Amino acid sequence: MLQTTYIREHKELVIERIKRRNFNATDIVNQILKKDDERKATQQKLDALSAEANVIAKQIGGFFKEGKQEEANELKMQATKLKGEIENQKMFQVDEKKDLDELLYRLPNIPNEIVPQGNSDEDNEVVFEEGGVPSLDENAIPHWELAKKYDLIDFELGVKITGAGFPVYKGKGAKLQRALISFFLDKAIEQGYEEVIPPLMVNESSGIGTGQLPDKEGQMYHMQVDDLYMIPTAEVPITNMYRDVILKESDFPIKNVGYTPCFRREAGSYGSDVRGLNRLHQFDKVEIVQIEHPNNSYATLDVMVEHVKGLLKDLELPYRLLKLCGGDLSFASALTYDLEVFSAAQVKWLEVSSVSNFESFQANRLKCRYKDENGKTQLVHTLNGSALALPRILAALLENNQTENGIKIPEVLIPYTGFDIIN
RNA sequence: GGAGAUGUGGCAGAGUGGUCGAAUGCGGUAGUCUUGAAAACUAUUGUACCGCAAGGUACCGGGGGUUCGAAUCCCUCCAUCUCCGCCA
Repeated sequence: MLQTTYIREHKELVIERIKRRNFNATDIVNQILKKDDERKATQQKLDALSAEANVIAKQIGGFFKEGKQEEANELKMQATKLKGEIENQKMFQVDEKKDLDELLYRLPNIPNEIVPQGNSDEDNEVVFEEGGVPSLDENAIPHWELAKKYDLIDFELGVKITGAGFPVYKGKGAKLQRALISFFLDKAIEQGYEEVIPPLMVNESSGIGTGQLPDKEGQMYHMQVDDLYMIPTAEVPITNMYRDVILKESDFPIKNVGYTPCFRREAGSYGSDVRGLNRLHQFDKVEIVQIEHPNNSYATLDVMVEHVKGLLKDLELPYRLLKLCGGDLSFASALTYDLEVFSAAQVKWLEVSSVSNFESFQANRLKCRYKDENGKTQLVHTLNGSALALPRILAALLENNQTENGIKIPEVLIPYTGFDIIN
């Protein structure tokens, strides 16, 4: 969420910039400022009353020591009266804080100045494209058929065990999956990321910390008995490692990489988008996360994008890089680049990575700060990106590399798979 | 799952109803001294909110309660440790 003081000081900019999301923030911003004024007034009243009560309480203590019962009792009556008022103000304060938070939760992040105006994914800007689109022969088939043909993934078996969207990877399919995970992790570690294996379930505070709660509750699997949520992405547990932490400037940059399965309910998804590996309830992903000094976060974003580009190049997949327009930008992001690979048999681009700078939007909720050179605490910038999401990579690999003799494994993966063809 | 113990500032560790945001030690920072360093000495050293400021308010695992007043008493949740049980 945005900081109230920032909104107050840059009201027009906030409203103007958020318009790029096709979101009119005028109302919310005004309500926020009004509610914050109320909150401040209450705070002042409460502080004054508390100060008074503290003085009286001390006086009573003094009187008791001196044995002046009567004076003490008289003051006690005053104090009791004050106490009532304090309770009232406290209740106001709690309500106002809650109202204010609810308003702040509804206000999306301010897009970076280079984010283009736009309504949907059709308005995203292609900034880079590499690798020729392969032309497959007319017998080429989509990955869900390839998976069946070579017995790599069993979707029906997953349905039996759990339900739709929980595939079973088998044999060379499983090995290939594991090879990709190891390859992605190794490449990130080469770049100085520290590997972590985080919990796959998180508590409510973590969900709030990275912004999945309270809004996107319906997208996560919720274990009600223990009040825990299955992670929709490793971003949640990894970023929350830095919740309520005050860093030193010398700690920057913090770089973590983690492989985890991800669990998403995907309520409301339908149609051909969900076919095969295109959209799953459980899928594997290697995630990179960086905590940066605000001055460096955009340079770091570029480095992260380059890292992901490198992975796709290594895998010899045709890809393109998109700068998301305001309408397609996620709620918490200030700037997001998507990477898509071309799936030759489906003849469409598949999103395989999303790399974002959240600036201080997440940090504000997380309370992740650092001490600047003046010893003042400031919010950090958080960034993350998929490097990479497995299923669609697998889909593209299977489809693009199919030949009469089988599916060719890219050079870089052979040391990990131990085979160079699936047939 | 059962029984018991514990939870205080970066760390260690006092504090069992009032003058405690909290002794003391270590650590950190700045300075004095020194050719330099160490030692010693001096000062400083949590977070958030309100306020132009002076200053005020809140926070002693989380939440709630008792009281004029809570780190201290009560309830509850969480975590850690010890013992027992179960178990990959």
